[in-house]
Amino acid sequence: MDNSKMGSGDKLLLAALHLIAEKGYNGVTTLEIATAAGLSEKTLFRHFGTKQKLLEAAFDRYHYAEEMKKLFAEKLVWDLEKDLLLVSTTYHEIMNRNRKMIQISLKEDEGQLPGFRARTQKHPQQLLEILTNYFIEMSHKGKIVTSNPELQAFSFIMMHFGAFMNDLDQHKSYPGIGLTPFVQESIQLFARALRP
Amino acid sequence: MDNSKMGSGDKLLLAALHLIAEKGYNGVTTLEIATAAGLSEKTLFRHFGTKQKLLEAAFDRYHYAEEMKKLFAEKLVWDLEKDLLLVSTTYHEIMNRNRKMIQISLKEDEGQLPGFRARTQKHPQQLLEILTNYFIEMSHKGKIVTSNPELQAFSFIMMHFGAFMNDLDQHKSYPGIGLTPFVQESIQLFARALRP
DNA sequence: TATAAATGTCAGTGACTACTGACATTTTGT
DNA sequence: ACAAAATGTCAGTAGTCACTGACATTTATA
Repeated sequence: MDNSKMGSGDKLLLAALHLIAEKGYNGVTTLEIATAAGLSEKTLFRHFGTKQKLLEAAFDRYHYAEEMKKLFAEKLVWDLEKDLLLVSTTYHEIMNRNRKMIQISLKEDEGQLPGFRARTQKHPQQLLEILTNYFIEMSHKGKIVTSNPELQAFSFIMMHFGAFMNDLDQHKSYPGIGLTPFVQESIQLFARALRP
Repeated sequence: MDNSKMGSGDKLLLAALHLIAEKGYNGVTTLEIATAAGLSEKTLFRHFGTKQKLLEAAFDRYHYAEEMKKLFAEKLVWDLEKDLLLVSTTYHEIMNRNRKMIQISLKEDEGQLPGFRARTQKHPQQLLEILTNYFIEMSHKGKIVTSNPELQAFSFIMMHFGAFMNDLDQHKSYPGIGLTPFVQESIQLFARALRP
């Protein structure tokens, strides 16, 4: 979080990201963003031309787009509890890295951010495929019983998506429940539900 | 949805609700709202004075604040699958009734809507209590095994919260997965995980 | 039909805001 | 130390938007 040695462009992008995630695109002025970045408004426009292009640049710069598939192909060990832990933690890691992006795409409607939503939805979709196939494979190996692997994978993801959304921003509906014990519980639940 | 015989005030409130939920408070103009309601901008201001007060009035008018507790006290039959179905469907019903409200409180930051968020969070908190106590009671009756009832209740709710959020608006990350089969699956999962 | 209440029209005001140009100042690389 | 690049200052423009006042028109009601 040391801004001092960052380039002006990056300072502006970060400030824009934070402020827009917090107050929405229309809720922040270019002056606010520039001031938060410790720069003049003029510099903002010299770098990015328009407010729109600033947002787009921030998105391009700070959206983590690594492929999840490779990440799992090598790490799965075909032990249900270990693998579900890997999936959960990886999921929350990626979602947290993209936290600001997700906040923004939640607040703004599609018109203003072309292709924005498509990109924030890439990971969840990948994850569903991976987890579904994992359940099928585990079923073949006789390590779990599964009637509808896709729905079960979906349920698992929705659980963590819900928990992530609940954590997002300040508006926590359920204070006092930490993420780590929840992850543990979710895994135990599925382990028990799927045991042969 | 027949606007023709509604009073002007209600027409404006509904239009405001829809538009603000869609485009955010700062993304809609008072002229847009009035036009959508089939009325003049002047009428809007004559009724509500300011744009802020319009939003507040819309919130007061269309936020469903029934108590969940009574709703369940009478209906629970102490059969896990039946009761979980009741809980799920009731949850989705209430969330869907408050859909627009939830969309708005997601888009706007707390500063603009005092006490807004507190009210949208009332239901979820009530539900957690109810479900936790239900699990404890069911455990006493020997009908389920439960190690950590609050975390399990939380997990169940997060699952449905996630599914609801995923359904919200247009930005469905997982098309092709219906809500009803998901509800069924979620119940079966918990039934299997909690069976003695 | 007479009267009052609700709504419309229209022109306008003041505040805000994205964005620009001209010019001065600072920072950086060599 | 020098030139070039980056940044700041400041005044200003054009557009938008919440909100108002004066007056006309419609609608409801008795």
